[in-house]
Amino acid sequence: MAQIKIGLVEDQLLFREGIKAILEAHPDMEVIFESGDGYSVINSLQKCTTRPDVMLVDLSLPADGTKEYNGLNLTLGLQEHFPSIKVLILSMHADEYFIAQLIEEGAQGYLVKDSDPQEVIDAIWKIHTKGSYINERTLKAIQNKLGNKIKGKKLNETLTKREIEVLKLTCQQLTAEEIAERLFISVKTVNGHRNNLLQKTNSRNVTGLVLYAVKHNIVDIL
Amino acid sequence: MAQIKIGLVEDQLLFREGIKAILEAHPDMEVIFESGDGYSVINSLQKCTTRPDVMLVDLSLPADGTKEYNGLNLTLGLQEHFPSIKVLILSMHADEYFIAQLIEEGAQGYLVKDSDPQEVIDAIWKIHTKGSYINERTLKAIQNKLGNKIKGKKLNETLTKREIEVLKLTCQQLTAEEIAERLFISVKTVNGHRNNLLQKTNSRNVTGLVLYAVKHNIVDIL
DNA sequence: CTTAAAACAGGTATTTATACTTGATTTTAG
DNA sequence: CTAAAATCAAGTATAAATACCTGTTTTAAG
Repeated sequence: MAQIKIGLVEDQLLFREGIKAILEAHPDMEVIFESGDGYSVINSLQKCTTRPDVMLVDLSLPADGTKEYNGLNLTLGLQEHFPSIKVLILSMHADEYFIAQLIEEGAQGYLVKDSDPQEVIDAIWKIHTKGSYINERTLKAIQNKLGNKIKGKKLNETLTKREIEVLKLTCQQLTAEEIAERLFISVKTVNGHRNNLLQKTNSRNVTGLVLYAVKHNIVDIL
Repeated sequence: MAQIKIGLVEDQLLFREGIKAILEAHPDMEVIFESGDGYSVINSLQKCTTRPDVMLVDLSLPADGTKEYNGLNLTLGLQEHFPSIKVLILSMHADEYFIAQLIEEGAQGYLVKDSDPQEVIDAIWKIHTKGSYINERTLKAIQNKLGNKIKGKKLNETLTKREIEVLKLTCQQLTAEEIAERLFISVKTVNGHRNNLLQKTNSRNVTGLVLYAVKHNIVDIL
């Protein structure tokens, strides 16, 4: 069989180069595409003559000012423009919410960043030959989500635009009053959104909201 | 000159293996020691016959239940037990506070994880031959800290044990009252500590505290 | 096009966090 | 070993966040 052509989308250069070194040690794998951000990927790929078979995508890609562009968005975009490219998500955490959603949105696999290098090789191989790679963790996450849907528990509801706005501003240490001014709504409304956020994220107070935002890459730390 | 013997302390296996692959591509570098946590390093090294010349240490190492053991602690321990080993810190963020403190505590260099692989190679080489590696970012951090000391602005005061305890419990979404119960002190005292935390971290509210804790690896996300 | 559901906006009462002080105890430096 | 400084503890008054509820607008499905 021919070499597997691999694309890497990962902002941490050192990490990206590291994976590249690991992959290229295998004679049947070749890294033919690299990017440090998500938003330029689709465009760049359209200009390429040869396209990757498998894309390794970091879930927590940095956002540029105007557009959110994390691994989830990129997965959607790739699915739309290049449905033949398989996507393997790499993530910092085993985030059940995102795992299930990513698979739903078209990713073919999910791995945490502290996986064994051999597991990455295996995953790429299986995705390329069998079309997908699901490990126990991923399976569990999907089952959990399905389970909750059936139970109607809605453990991981999706946040609305407004809620995300409020959450982001909250993470900038603004008070409800200040957020109200910025969004031209009443303080009471802001608190309403915050209450919904608390419920949806299963948090007790702003602390939980901030941690949620950090975990889900809704805000950038630093 | 003989090969440079390198030790790696990094919890993310994939990242560790990646760096290893990059380093071992250089004929004059050899990885002779690896660890996924901080607390076992000193012990393991004492049993080794050959010890690394340079140790690459991840700043944000996971804590085991009883003891904190991040890159800072490990640097101190290495400095004490094996003063001849040079320490190069790898960190997620360019954290000015920690950069300065780490250099103070005995680290010979500091790099962010999105550095160019060549910079890591250079840094290791310079640390081994010249004894230290300071890039612009690190220098700036040190200057800032010194500058602030002179100005008396105390931008980055060190937190006390009690304050860190309160901060950690705060990050677990406990209210001041609950923290008071756990620590067997008054709610008023807890709030006192929180106020000191707000000042020392230049935060406006708990949001700032949580973000500070995340940035400084005082709490683990996930 | 209508209708149900979701999202948004706003309100009141209560709980919790923050600002600002003060005194006791423990550390640190000379 | 003492003096100064840092830390810990606690108090009052005020500002902000949270719990719970209601009506309006926007979206999506039939």
